[in-house]
Amino acid sequence: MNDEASSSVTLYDVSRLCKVSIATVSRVINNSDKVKPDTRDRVREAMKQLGFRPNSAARALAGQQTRTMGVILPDISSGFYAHVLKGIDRALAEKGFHALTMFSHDLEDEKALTHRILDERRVDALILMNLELPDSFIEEIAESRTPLVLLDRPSSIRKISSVSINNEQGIKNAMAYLARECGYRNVGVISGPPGTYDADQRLMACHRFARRYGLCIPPGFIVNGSFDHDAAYAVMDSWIREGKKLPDAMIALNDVMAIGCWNACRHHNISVPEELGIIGFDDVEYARLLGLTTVHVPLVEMGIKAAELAIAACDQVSPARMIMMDTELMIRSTCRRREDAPPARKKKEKK
Amino acid sequence: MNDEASSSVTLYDVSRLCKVSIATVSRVINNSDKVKPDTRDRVREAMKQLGFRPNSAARALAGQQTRTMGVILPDISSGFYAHVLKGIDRALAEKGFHALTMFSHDLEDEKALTHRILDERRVDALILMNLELPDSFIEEIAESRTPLVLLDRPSSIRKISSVSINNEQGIKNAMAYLARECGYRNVGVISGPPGTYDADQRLMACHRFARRYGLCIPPGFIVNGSFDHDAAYAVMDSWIREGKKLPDAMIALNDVMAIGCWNACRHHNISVPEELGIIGFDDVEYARLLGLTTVHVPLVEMGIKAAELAIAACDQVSPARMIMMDTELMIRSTCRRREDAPPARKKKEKK
DNA sequence: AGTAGTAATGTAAGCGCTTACATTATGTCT
DNA sequence: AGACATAATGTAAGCGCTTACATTACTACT
Repeated sequence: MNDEASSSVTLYDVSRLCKVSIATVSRVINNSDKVKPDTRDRVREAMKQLGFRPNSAARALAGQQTRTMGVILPDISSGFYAHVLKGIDRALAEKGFHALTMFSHDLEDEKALTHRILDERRVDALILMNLELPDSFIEEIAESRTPLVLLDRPSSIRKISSVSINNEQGIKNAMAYLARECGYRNVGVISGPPGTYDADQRLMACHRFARRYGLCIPPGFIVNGSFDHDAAYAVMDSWIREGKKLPDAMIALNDVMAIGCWNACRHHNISVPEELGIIGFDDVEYARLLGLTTVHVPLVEMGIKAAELAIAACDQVSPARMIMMDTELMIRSTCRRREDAPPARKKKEKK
Repeated sequence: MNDEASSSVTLYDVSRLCKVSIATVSRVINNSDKVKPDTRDRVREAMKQLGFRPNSAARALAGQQTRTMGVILPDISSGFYAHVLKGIDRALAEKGFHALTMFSHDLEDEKALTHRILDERRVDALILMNLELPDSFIEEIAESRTPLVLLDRPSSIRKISSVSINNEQGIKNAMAYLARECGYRNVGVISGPPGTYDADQRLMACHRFARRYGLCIPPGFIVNGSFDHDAAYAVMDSWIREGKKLPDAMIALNDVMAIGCWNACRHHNISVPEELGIIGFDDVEYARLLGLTTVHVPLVEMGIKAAELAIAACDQVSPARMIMMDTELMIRSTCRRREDAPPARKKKEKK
């Protein structure tokens, strides 16, 4: 295998070795068209012998496709995106595609990046994951010939596919669990920054399903965090200091804030889940380690779906699709049935 | 700006618009050579007007460089790699490069990926981060014309640059802290899988500096974890169950295992740091949230360095370099000065 | 055997750039 | 003003592929 060191072996070399035209070799590379099985094998053999690999730039130039997908993520270097990226990469690799990964610092940066990538024809499709991208921008680049897939941000634009989290379903399950299985009567909510897609959706769902399941959200116990640990800690801490009567449980709209709550409780010797139940959202890596009850978001699977949509979109023919991923409630140790609770309805206690 | 929608504007279009040859336009793109400032500006203007962006495939084909770096990471989709990747991307973006990111499932997969990327001439250089890559393989691909940068795995091969963690220094500081500031007398060690570069290095350093600082590692209290939470938990759990007399502190050779230890303690109501000190290594995202005392590894900076080395390596002339990154001790709340300890030497207690 | 019809292969024209080399414009010196 | 060096620009040959179209090799008929 691989006689020639690693200098460029070209189509032409292969064609000479087995005395066919470069067109034929090209055909067997793209294992398309009809090449006589006999010649095909001969060519394959020669390619192997010479260690031939098609030059990707030449293919891109001549064939108008790069077999590369652009992936633009916001600059939050967390495990969250790593998981999505892993899913994307896995699905791409399976189809012989690659991921050109970029992290954006801010919105302007992201826009510039996007335009550049698009104009330079570096990619066959683009996967964008940024909740804050304004519609106007999305519409603008939707004009481009390059197909787009939006992650965690459904779009109303027809041409654009998207993969997002079924926040409603996630909150619904969480609320149902808190009410029915744990017998909680009232829950506090720590939300994310208003205006963020996920935060707004989850918060709305909280209201809706709290009502549906007969949970009360006491006024004053619904606050906006900023999706980060310290803000949530501060809120919880101040409530405790002020001696407010806490609700039965807190639902934090992401795990980091849930842990912020929890840490504040720990600091004040409020025991979880005995005195206060805590439930998060996302199921980040360490949620399992800590035993945080939370709503699992299938990040890897979202990545896979996004990549599949992106690949499909390259055909131009397949219509855009909007996919919504269901979440899964991860019952761990930060919520527990209250002794004074009325008997659970329907489902039995799990685990 | 940007008259033509987004269909391909080529060099030729620009050249026609301002009545120069394509060579001249090419020259201003590469802002090299001497172009009369006057024409340069005219061409720039025309490019802007037409919304011209050079086609990356064509440039790669004609110019033999892709301005893309390959980045291959093992499949551990953790925040760890996300941070490194962020650093890489940041440094690349600054120089107008891109990252082609790939996750490998296993060793064979990684080898195949590497070869493919190299042969297809998709990248100008390759950044590899995988502790388990055998030397033979590294040597093999070192033959390739594509420069290589190894992350977290120093190489003895001359042509190859590397960026790695100064494990020695990290452990040294940790040990010094445990001995001098905390006054611990004996510490247990939970190591990683033997044979892994980082695990071996850190373990050796533990022995060396325990001795140097007069710490005792009691026999039986040095075990191999597998760098994961559950194994560390199990070890700690069994020690406690068996009623063994625990050392003053445990040093876990990464944070996940430190948390495993900690969780086992929590489960058995052993208070940290009062009854047992715990120190980790890595400073993963949640170490700060939890208050774990640990050794900070500058992941983003490692990524930046790696990217810089990779870019430098493209010049062919600049020699390979080996960089070692110093760590920083993050004193948080899982270690504390023992009451019965002898007075601290040298440094005063921090914070 | 001759001929149409199809399967297999070959020919050659790009894809949009870079760049060595050729050519022309500009300035400098006697 | 003419000769020459130098700066600025133009010309054209690729880079290694894909692919429409042309050509040739088969097969199966009458």
